[in-house]
Amino acid sequence: MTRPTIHDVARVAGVSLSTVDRVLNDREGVREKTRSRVMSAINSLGFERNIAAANLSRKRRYRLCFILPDGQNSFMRVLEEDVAEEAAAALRDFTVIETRKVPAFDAGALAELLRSLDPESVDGVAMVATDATIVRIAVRELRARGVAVVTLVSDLPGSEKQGFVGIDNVQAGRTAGSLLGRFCRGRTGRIAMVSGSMLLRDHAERRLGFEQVLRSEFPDQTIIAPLEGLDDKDRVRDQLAERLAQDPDIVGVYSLGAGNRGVAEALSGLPAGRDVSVVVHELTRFSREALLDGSFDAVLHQNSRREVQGAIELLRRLLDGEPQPALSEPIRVEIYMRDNLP
Amino acid sequence: MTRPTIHDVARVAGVSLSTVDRVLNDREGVREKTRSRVMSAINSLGFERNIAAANLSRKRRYRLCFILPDGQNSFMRVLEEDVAEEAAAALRDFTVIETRKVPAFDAGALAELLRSLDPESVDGVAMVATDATIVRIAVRELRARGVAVVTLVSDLPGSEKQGFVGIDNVQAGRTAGSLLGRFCRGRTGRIAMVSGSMLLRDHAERRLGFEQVLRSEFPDQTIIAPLEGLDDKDRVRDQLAERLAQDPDIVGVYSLGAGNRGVAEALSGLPAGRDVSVVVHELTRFSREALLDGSFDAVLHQNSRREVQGAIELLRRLLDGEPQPALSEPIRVEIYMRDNLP
DNA sequence: TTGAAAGCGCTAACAA
DNA sequence: TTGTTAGCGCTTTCAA
Repeated sequence: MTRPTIHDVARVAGVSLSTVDRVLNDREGVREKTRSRVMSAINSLGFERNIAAANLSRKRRYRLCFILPDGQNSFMRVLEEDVAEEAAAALRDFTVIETRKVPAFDAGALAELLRSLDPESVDGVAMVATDATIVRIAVRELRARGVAVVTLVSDLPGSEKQGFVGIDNVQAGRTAGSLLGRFCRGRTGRIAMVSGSMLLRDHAERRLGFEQVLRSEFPDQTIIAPLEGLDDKDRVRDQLAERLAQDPDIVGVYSLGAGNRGVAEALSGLPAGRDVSVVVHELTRFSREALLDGSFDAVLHQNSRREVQGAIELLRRLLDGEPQPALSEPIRVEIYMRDNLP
Repeated sequence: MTRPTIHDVARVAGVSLSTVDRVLNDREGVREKTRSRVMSAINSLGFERNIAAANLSRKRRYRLCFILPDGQNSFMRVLEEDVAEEAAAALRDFTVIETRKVPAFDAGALAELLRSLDPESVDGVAMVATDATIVRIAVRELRARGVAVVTLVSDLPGSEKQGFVGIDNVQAGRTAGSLLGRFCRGRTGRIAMVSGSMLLRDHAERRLGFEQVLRSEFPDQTIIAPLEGLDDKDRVRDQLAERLAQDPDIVGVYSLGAGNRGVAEALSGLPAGRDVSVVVHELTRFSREALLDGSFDAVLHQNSRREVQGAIELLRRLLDGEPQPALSEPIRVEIYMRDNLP
């Protein structure tokens, strides 16, 4: 009933504790014969090392740096809070987390920050990436200096990052299409899309998925060219309100970036009889209220808390030397409606 | 940068390690004056005890027992697998998990099993409850013997269980109503409900939530009296097929229990032009396929793996002496459609 | 009412 | 190439 320890392994193999330790940690200087003796002792006893004891002994500390975009985007501010809370919790696991902010969508600033990172004080980095070559280069240099790097929420394909923690945005767009298509069934007309900017990778991917599904599954609906609201509430409101007024056949709206307030305001100006189904992204205080009062029909969400936890987990496992760590469970595209709000 | 330890606390308070330990663990035999001296040292240093080290030292072991219903219900069989897998993982945290099965819906058998549990060999119990007074009494007795008890998936309100890990089934029903109502908009008609048995608490709650939403938000739709398929595929198929044939106005089906195969088979017999929207419960290999091929429109799901993890976490915290531990995150009613399948 | 010392399972010098 | 020994932060005898 009591688990075997390295003492047991050492006894059975007829060697000392240090030799067992060497074998366990793949250290140099063990004869092949000895190693196999130890290995068979391990197997026959079913030994599994006690990680807590190992960490206690080794006084391992993980120093992580989270890099987030600055600015008003409320999803990012929630993410920042999540990082702060998880940082407090992570302290108990000997993990120290520092948060740095860079101007949003400023690849130069991000690259510069990455370049300034000192491996003497940082073991691993989790970053919300801005998609640019200069950032890829900075990532490569950082890796060369021995720092682990993963991307968070927004990926950097083609870089030397060792992992990505976030949702599949094409899938998110497809899900939005699937929902909105069904919601608008029986009311053939036009569907409006509101994006931040098609220059953003995430937004482009969501649009792609959305159009795929709508075209193939709900061909009766017409998609109109996306409005680019630059994630700015007022711009989104003005553009969408104008479009809704011009085009009485719009029966559905998919907002795939920030600017939910603008969407809600534009809709609130509609005449009483007009019925428009709405799907947006990110569950916040605001979108939650909008679900409850019926302004929005569904909200697609990514669990930013779990994303932060995932990034921490991934970095720790990279630093522990695991070659290709993967998240135990992927981050999912969650669907919220008024009635399954958490 | 390095965390304070009990050594630091002892030094600052001018006492020995054992005294600090006594204060930390609320043990007898410390003068009030000494205790307060230690407390202020703890506070001024911001000391937080290293739980891993404490557990290592005390060689704590948690012996848990999971009680699940026996039988063919595929959700329960998945749950059983999850328990087995988490049990293997929990071993590393000094947690030994034993699984016991009792005949489904047999309150007497469950109560008897609870009564047979020996506090000498079990510290905590997680059970899928059957709702009956005899079970409540057995729970009280078990608690009196010093065993921690939580309910899993199916709750036992009014008992002395110390927690519940599962979804809110009224909320699940409401969510189904909200989805199906929207899916069927523009096709006013009748909505059929398929349940296992209205004697089951979970099913009754789901029905309640479903009807609430449909009546208040989609009053044009008529709900027909629920079919009781007893979670049996063939029964479900026959009953539903007959109903669909009789009533060409049925535009939506909500299946709130097991028997998804029966639902799919009944639907597959429908003439080509007929369009029925379908919402069911529990994501399995089968319901997944049905989403992909379009037979089902949405599947409501509870993450049984996380439920098991939650129950383990809750029990451990109860055994650690936390008075009212709560799950860090509630178990959610998840919505899956073809495009956000994990 | 307090303290000293041994030890939990593992790692990391240092010696041999 | 292998072994000895002193901790990591905390708990737990046993003595004082």
